[in-house]
Amino acid sequence: MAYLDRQTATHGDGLSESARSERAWSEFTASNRVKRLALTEHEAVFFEGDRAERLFEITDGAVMLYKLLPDGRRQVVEILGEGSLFGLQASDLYDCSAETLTPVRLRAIDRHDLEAIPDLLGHINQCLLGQLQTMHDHAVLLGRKSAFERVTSFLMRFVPKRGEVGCAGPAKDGPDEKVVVLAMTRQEIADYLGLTIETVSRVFSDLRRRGLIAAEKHDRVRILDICGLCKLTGTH
Amino acid sequence: MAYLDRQTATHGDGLSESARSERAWSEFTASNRVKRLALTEHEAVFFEGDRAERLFEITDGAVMLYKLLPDGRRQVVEILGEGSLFGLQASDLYDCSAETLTPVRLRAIDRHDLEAIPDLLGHINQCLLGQLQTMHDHAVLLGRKSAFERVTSFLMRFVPKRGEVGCAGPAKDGPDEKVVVLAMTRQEIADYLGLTIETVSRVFSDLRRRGLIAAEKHDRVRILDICGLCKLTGTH
DNA sequence: CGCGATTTTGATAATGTTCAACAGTAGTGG
DNA sequence: CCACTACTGTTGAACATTATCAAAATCGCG
Repeated sequence: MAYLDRQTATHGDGLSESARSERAWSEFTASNRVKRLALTEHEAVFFEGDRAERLFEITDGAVMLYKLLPDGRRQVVEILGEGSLFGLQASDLYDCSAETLTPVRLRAIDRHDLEAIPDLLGHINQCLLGQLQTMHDHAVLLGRKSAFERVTSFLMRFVPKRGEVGCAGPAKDGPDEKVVVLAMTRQEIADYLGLTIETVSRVFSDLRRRGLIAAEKHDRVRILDICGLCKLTGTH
Repeated sequence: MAYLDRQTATHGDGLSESARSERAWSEFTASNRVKRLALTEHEAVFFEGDRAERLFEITDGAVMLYKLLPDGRRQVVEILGEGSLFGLQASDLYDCSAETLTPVRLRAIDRHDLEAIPDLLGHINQCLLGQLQTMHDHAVLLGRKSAFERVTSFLMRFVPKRGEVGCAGPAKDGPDEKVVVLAMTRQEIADYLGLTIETVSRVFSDLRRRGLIAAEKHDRVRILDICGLCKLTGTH
């Protein structure tokens, strides 16, 4: 199952993105200009400022992109799951660093080889549009949402088909639950949400006290009332 | 002169973007499937949720994209200048609203006509990459910067060639000045920076007291010490 | 000049941060 | 298996920054 169901589900126009991607990459894979690599969790893929010679597609797992300020403040700018592209730049240097969150399998391709395969362009476009739209939502979160809304919005990311435009609501029968694997430390979550670890921790505790979530492990949460959580995101 | 020099200057790989754009649009313009429109300031181009049937390129002027939360909170997610594209969506609805900041000239094209002109794809890609990179920087601003850093970063956006990687520094002779036209109300600036109008106003006043800027008009500022301002952005 | 709108300034309140202590968890080695 | 350690996460109290509310000042314009 994809790390971020929502992320990969957003773009859709008839043909599924993964199918489009496969078709686009196929001739490439054959030409063995595509390198495959496997990384464990919390491994760096590249650093901000490195020469951007390759771009990557996530075959499996999750990757975060982050930027650092000179005094050490960090902002995680994107969290990417299966099917997402990263490392493609407008300039010739990476504008942010990339690090795995989980064990990850990647396909890498030299940026110069890109021009040879115009087929990929459409797929890349679709990917970038999805990422841009996600960034818009994230800007709203960072610029206008409270700590509570940020954390609950973050949790709702992991619940596919809920909190979207035409949300079906909870199933009539049975509880409105889901177990969610965050695969991120408190520090990473805080840096993604523009908060401190303490604030993130406090919100989690509060949600637990209110009976909206239950802790399975530190990075594993059981959401007990998806609808209730959704109402706290500020989006609805 | 472009509204946002920085914005349009970022992407560059040999051929200038405006030249690439011209070439890409040329056959299109001829086919008169391109509609041109001119708008005055503070006119809506489209609203979030409208069917995304057309995309736009800014020939001249500036446009902002924003999103609203149901309780009325607003986040301006992008500010776009000459040469920028907007209105292209992954899904079939606009994910945010678009409004002009200045008088604007646009080229509009039906999204279905896009597929007919693969030439445009490369240009669109380059545009999207630039926008995504700008969003990364903006996420850092929203997630990790203080009110002071946000406002000073905002002002530095309008000073081309300064505050970049290889900043030349001030010219040896003469003052390190520049008059900047914001073309935005305090409310718009606040909504872009994730602050309130009062906080924005206070920071401006403080910068004035410190002798870093001088007010020409409300939306017109003379930066008196570009280097000094740059040091307050948190980026350097 | 005078009206309405925007901006600025001031006082107070709220939210989130910081700093510090404590608790839980996993990993290591006797 | 348990004690020890290091790390991550939690909780509390004081503090800082920014928001909120209210009022005054300024600007644009007829």
